[in-house]
Amino acid sequence: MNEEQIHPNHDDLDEETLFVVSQTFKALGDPTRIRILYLLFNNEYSVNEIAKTLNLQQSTVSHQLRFLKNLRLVKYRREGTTLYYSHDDDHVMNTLKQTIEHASHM
Amino acid sequence: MNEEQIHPNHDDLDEETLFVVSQTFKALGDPTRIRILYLLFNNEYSVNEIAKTLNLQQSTVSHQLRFLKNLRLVKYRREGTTLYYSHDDDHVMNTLKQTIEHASHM
DNA sequence: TTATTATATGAGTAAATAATCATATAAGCA
DNA sequence: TGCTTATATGATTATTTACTCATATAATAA
Repeated sequence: MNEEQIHPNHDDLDEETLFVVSQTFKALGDPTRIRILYLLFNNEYSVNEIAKTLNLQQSTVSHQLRFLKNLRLVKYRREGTTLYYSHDDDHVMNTLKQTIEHASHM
Repeated sequence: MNEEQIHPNHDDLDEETLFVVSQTFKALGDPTRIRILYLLFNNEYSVNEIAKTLNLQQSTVSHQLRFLKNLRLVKYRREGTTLYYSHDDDHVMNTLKQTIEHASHM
């Protein structure tokens, strides 16, 4: 047990929490990723469906999905050659939803 | 009245909302800004107090406070030559608090 | 097997970002 | 007025980021 755990410093955050929190918000800090996650609110979509719907290149979508996948914000299931992506973090999706609603009526 | 307003596209967000939401999350996506906002949860602090407490340069803190001020996430009051900064957006502070709590017990 | 379709990935690039240094501004006091 | 303290700001730099293009991989069907 280290100092930090015995006498938690309430003025500052521990490094790990800081990293996780900043990574999470970084994921939500990009318009393209927001649009992708927003699309995945209710349904699952293939990479190509996302690209067509949002008018993005397949490559762009794939790169961003990998980013979101690494943070476990999305998951996918395979059907033949098609991968259907869906959201995988309720807390983050709720945070996004609330902030969108808050921003919408301003 | 344009197309968008007559037939809102529920698959995508309007540009303004997208901008506000992404800017908000961008603000929370940097460790230094998170630490500053975390410090301002309960108290107001001067620029120098923030710098000393978080072990940052005065200039760094001042730059980040300007960033947060532009987004109206913080405000300040003057006392002589000293500026006391405090948080100014309850919704964002709540979002930050919830995500920190969520990340802490993981 | 070869062709086709869907997706992933690596390299390259332009733009955005965060920190630092040096300096400017602004308020208060002697 | 000049001096001190607190803060802001502009320029520079190193790093990160998001996209694009070209190509690789993977699954399926003919």
